[in-house]
Amino acid sequence: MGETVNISESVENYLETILALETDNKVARAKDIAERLGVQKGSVSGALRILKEKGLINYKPYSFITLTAKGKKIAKSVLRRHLILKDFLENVLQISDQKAENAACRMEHAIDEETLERLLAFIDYIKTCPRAGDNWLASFVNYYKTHRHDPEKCNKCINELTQLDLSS
Amino acid sequence: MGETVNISESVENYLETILALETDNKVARAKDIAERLGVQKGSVSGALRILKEKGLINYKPYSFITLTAKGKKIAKSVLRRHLILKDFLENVLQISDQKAENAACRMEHAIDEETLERLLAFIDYIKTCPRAGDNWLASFVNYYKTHRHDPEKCNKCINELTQLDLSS
DNA sequence: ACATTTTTTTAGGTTAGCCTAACTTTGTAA
DNA sequence: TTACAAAGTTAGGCTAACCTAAAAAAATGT
Repeated sequence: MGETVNISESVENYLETILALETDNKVARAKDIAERLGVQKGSVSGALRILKEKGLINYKPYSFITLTAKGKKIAKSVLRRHLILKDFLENVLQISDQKAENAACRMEHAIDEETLERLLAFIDYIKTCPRAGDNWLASFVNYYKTHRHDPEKCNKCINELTQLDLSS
Repeated sequence: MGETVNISESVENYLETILALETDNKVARAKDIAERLGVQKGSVSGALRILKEKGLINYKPYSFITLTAKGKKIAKSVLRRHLILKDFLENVLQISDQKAENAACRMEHAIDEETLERLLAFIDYIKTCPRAGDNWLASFVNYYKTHRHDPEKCNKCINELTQLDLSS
């Protein structure tokens, strides 16, 4: 079995940040990592030593930083969790962009694989099923904004629906 | 402003556990806390001292433990987050009981107030709107199990729906 | 080429949260 | 009541993650 590396939240954040910097700036520098993570540069040096020990980054002191294959795999997994969560928060729960971003940052470390995949399926389902799409979401938005709901209207609707074969 | 106490994940877990023990056993004992949290009893002693310093529990060495009003308020908030998340995982995403329980344990520390309330509204909406209820969920279950979906059927359905006033 | 600025590292310190092992207190049963 | 078991505390240690300040290396402008 591929030796698991014991990834802390902190390590996940470093890897995610390095991946983002590689993408944005071609190369990751300690200073930029410190800036994005909101930690001191001294802390970054320590963290880089550990990431290197864990085989997650290529790194020699005073040189630039790149992810190893192993590191990139983890970084991408974290990023994927982030993006899926953000998608759900923004496009299903209708949380604002910035708040969804922040919430995704916190939750990405706590969500497990199975939940994530199920969430992804859920989002896809809503997006590809017209019945659960725009119209349906607009109705949800009205619901949480007004805290009111008229089941009568739903019933009128559902009665029509039961005439059809809805198992899709 | 009511002085905020800086609540770590660990502290949240202690409070949540103490509340559960109060509920289950009338009273919380250090041994049971250790057992439920999977830590050593020595660790519990240290944690209890800190919880007391923070004004979250009533506690004298060698005596039983109760939550203060402040502690109970936080414990209940954590429990509420747990229950709402579990409800969503189990009844919307259809994750199994045990896995939903574990996932909720991890995520309850990461979710923010706004997201939680929105999630609650979402669950309520699904539960109280027949159109988004059982039938709809069954269709989602089929979707994630088969990874297939027939938008044609949806379209047939949505065409009927647009004849009605669906804003509910 | 050299001085200055920027970046990075090093060294030493703090805190939270856990551990173990040894000791103390409490409760119970003979 | 005394002696033992169970529960709780204390003391000392460890690690992860952060901090600051100062030293070292690299990059830059003239």
